[in-house]
This record gives sequence, structure tokens and C-alpha cells, in this order.
Amino acid sequence: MAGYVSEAVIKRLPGYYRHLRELEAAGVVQISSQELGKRMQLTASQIRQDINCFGGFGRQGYGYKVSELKGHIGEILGIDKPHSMIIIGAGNIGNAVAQYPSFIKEGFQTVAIFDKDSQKVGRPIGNQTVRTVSELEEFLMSTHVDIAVLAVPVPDAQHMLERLGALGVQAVWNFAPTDLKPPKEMIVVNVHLSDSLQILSYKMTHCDEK
Amino acid sequence: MAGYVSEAVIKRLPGYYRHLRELEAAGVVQISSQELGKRMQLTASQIRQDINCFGGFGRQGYGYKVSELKGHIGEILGIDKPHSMIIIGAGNIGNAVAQYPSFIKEGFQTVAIFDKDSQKVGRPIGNQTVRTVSELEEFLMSTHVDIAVLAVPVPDAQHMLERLGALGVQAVWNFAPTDLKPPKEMIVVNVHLSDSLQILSYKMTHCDEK
DNA sequence: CTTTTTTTGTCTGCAAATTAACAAAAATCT
DNA sequence: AGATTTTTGTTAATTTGCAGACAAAAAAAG
Repeated sequence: MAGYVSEAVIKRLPGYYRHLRELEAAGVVQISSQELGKRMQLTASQIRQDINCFGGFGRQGYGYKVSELKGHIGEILGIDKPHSMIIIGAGNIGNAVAQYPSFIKEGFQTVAIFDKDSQKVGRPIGNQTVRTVSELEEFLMSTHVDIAVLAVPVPDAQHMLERLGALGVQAVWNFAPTDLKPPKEMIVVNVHLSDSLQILSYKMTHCDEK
Repeated sequence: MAGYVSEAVIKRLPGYYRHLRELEAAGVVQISSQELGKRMQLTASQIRQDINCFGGFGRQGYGYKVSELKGHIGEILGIDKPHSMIIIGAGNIGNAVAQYPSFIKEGFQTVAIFDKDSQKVGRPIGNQTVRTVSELEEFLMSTHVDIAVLAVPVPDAQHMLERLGALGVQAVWNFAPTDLKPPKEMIVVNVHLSDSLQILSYKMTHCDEK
């Protein structure tokens, strides 16, 4: 059980959680690193090493208790507690995020949606109504939010990031296809959908030569 | 200049392309690995190694010509040629993908949208009209598509993947939050939005201890 | 109750990826 | 035109990540 956890391990955690959730739903109560490895296309060794970054959750000769391990990883991911989100940009992406059922199930709750376009302001999205982005300061003054979802056009993204930072927002989930320079102490995770699509294009173009 | 290109390099290619596009738009004609590295938060050494997987595109004492390098990487990614896409699932995600402006700009063109829900069939999305998913076979018989975007609920995803595979679709861009088992010779790239959000949650929870 | 099997947690070694180093080539300066 | 600076392409060193091995612990079998 180490102090430092590498980025590689962190990126695998949601995968563990997803599989454990599916296993639990299927009524599986116990699983060995070998079985889980077969399911997740990882070696048993790697699974044991990953899990032991956080503590010995297994029992020798038995394996891991699915619900227990899922609980631990949920805690480690920080999704055992609910998170409040605001969405900046009520376009297609903003819309999709606001209504994506998995997020709500996992405790990520959208508490407000903002847009600068007056045509969009007032429209209902999910259980929210789109607000003017000029109300942002006022809103954040009175309400604490954990995460801001940035779904604005590229030219507005950096400026909005800094505006959010100044208002005390610490975490941003960015959908603008650009590399933002996060102010200190701000955490930004990018989605970059185009990157993912371009990788698909790369693999299509080069799949034969292998 | 090697034959095999590692996954790590491939994942960085879209980032290079994005920065080079931005540089070109800003009127920058030449750049050194050092400058590009500072911009992209990578070491100059890594940039030179990455680029040299594909050939010596630079000139000593000068650096790289932005537009030339962008062209090369565009070719390598396979985005110099247009791609046709169909979207399966006309929910929020399907909607967002169909209308995301960057994709159209980059030559990814949506040629049809399908949904099983009869309420959604017939609705206009972008310049398309939603079709019944039962027309899928007929459509793919007469029209070749490069990529299928999978934006259906988890329980339908694996079955739809196999159906697409049987119809000759080779590349799938999957938004269903589950791990699909791709039939041989099919390329699947996952988006897994929840994973990304959970990683944000992890970093929020653990940022202080660093 | 003893023996055998299972399976973890950890240690050791290998492979992959990143960084550093440097000669060779091109550009710039004097 | 020669000297100096810049910067690449490539090789070497370092670091990181992953897989194999195995003792110790727990469970299962006899």
C-alpha cells in the first residue's frame, strides 16, 4: 500500500468500478483477481497491484468481495458523496450532459445551466431553466458548486475558465476542443471528443499494416 | 523512423494536430520542438521522438514548418480524406454528435441517424431525418459508411455492435458506458464519459495530498 | 486435525516509455 | 568566408509500468 498513485492506475479505476457494478448487479458476490482479469482483459497481477495501492481489500484463498471492493473504489473515486454541477453553455453538449442518466445515478447533480445566447435563456432543460451567463457571479456567490462543465465555443473557453476560477470553482470538466491553461489550484479534465474520433480514424487507416 | 508506433504516441497525435492548427491560424509559420514543447507541456525530446516515428519532417537549425507538419500529421491521422458516419441512437448524445460543428469541419459527415423509438423516427436532426433502426440493413446494403456512432443504452450496445459488424461496418465510436467485446477485425474506440467525470472526482478528492 | 488447494500481497526482473546527451546539419552572425 | 548559434535526428540512460514468481495466509478437502 503506497502513498503515490500513478496516473496509469487512476485511469483504470473507473473501469474497475464499472465492472464491479455490473458484477454486483448480476448477483456475483465474490471474485478472484484471475476471474476479474479475464473479464477486464488485464493480468491478475496488475489487478492485485492496482488494488493494493489503496489497501489490502482481499482475502487470501477467497478473493475479493464484490460489493465491498466496489464500495472501496467508489470512496477512492470520491463518488460515494454527491457532487453539484453547473453547466456553462446550453448547446448540444450542455444539453446532453444535463440529461445524461448515468451522471444523475452516480450522484452528479446539475443545479444550474447558463448560456450567453438570449434565445436560449429561459428554455427548460431537464428539471432546470437556462439562465443568463451574466447571473453567474450572483449565483455562485450564494450557492457552492463542486464542478463546472465547460461546454462553450473555443474562443470563450479560456476566459470562462478564469472567470470560474475567480469565483472559487475548483474543478472543471471541459468539452471545448482546445488546451486550456488552468489557473493554479484548479483541476481541469478535458474530454476532447475530436481527439477520440481522430484516433479512430488513425486506427482505421493503419489497421491493415499490423 | 520506425515501423511500429506505440499507443502512447498515437494518443498524442490529435494534440499535435490541434496545436498546429491553432498555431497556423495565429499565423505562425515555423516552430522548434522546444517552443512547441513549452506550449504543449511536453519535453522537446519527446516531440522530436514522436514526430520521427513517421519521418524527418524538420530541418536542423530551423525547426518545423507549421503548415507542413500539420499536413503530415493530418495524413497520418487519416483526416485528410472525408469520412461518412451513421449514428445509432437519436438521444441527447446522438443529437450532440450529429450537430457538433468540429466534426463536420474535420470531414466527418453524418449520412444517416437511426433510432428504435417510433416517436423519434421522422424527426429532423441537423440536415437529416431520423430513420427506423429496422431500415439499418437496407441502408447499409446500398450505402458504404466508414464509421458507426453507437449512442444506444447499455443493454442494446453489444447486440448492435455485432449487428453492425455483420453488415460490414469496420469502425465504431462507442458512447455506451460499458466494455464491449468487439468482433474480430472491428475497431472500437470508447468514449466513456462517466470515466472521465469520475477521474475529475478522484482528483478533486485527492488534490490536497500532493 | 492434517493435507491440499486457492489466492492474495509483495518482490524481483523485464519491457516500454520518457528524458537526457550529443554529433551532424543548417542557419545566422561577424 | 569562417565562426557561432540553433536545432534536428538518433543513440544512450533513466524512469516508469507491467508481468512473472513465490511465500504466507486462508479456505477446502480428506
